[in-house]
Amino acid sequence: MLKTSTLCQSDHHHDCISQALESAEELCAQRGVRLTPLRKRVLELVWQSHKPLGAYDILEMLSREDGRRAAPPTVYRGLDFLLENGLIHRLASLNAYIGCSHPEVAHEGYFMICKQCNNAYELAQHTTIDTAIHAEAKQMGFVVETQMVELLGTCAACRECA
Amino acid sequence: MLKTSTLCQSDHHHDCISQALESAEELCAQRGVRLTPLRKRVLELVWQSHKPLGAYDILEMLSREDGRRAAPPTVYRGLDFLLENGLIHRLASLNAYIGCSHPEVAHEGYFMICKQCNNAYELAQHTTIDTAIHAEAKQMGFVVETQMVELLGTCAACRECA
DNA sequence: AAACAAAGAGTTATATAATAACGTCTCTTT
DNA sequence: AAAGAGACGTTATTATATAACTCTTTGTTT
Repeated sequence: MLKTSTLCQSDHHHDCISQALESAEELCAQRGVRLTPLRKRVLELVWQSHKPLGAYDILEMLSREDGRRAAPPTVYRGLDFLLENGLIHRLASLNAYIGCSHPEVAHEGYFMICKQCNNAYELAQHTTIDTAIHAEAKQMGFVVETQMVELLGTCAACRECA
Repeated sequence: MLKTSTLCQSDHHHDCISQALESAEELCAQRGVRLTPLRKRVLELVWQSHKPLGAYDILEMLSREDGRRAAPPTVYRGLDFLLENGLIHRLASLNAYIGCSHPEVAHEGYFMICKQCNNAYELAQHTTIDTAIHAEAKQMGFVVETQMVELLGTCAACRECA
């Protein structure tokens, strides 16, 4: 099947979404937790953009789909479930949520967030950053439970366009 | 002068506060910006605890001092000024603010935040973390402008007490 | 199948964090 | 004195998140 360059990205997105939903189904089944229609829909909405989405953005999309006005707890419950199961990450610097690229393994999300295009790139784990953080923590006698590493700047693509 | 162990910490705090205020005065003078009474008071309040403070906590303290009710912009203007001049840091994971230990040099704040005692420890700069982050970023062609590194866990002191 | 318990989700209200917009006062510069 | 800038007071509003209560669905026990 031929793809034009303009279609390429939406196809890429489409693949991302369906893959993400599929593995979410699998993971939830394995863990014995329920990926209900609402939770699945929230996950799908989050994945429809590679850009971090605010809870109220998701709320609006849900409301439009349904015709009626959804209330905040509806979305936050969905997000909480997805966060607990590692299917999405929360970006504290943006108060926004983004799909997790490898939810199979529990991990902290390290992100590079482009100020221009708003895309958030999740770094792979077991990087030198992780090692460095734990070395520093050990030196201070600090036991790390949760990490927040968010780098704001300009991505390669946006720098080329400039 | 003798110090009991219970007094020790408040004396330590007192030193921190006066040192911080003094160097803030100097820095502002050097830079030709005004450390007005309000700004100085906000900085003092932030320094009175080694724990991160929320904007509305500061607002309450200000209100009590003055007798009358202060409004949010009052505090946020103070905080914005102090942030711009590197005199405090903002902790995105807590929506809270904390005094900067070395405001002479512009830098990103790396923090370890203890869940038990709520203290936030700022790491020194030019650490391996910084190097690791820039190496990763370079590899991705990403230019980092702002960093947020906040580690939640348990500090050495709290682990000993447990 | 009936009864029960627990999870999920709707709904209303509220808490928490931050900003917008406008007015006033004071100081400096002209 | 008039004009402009900076700092701050004040009112209102926006943005983000949670509490508390209800009802329904689902799954389990009897």
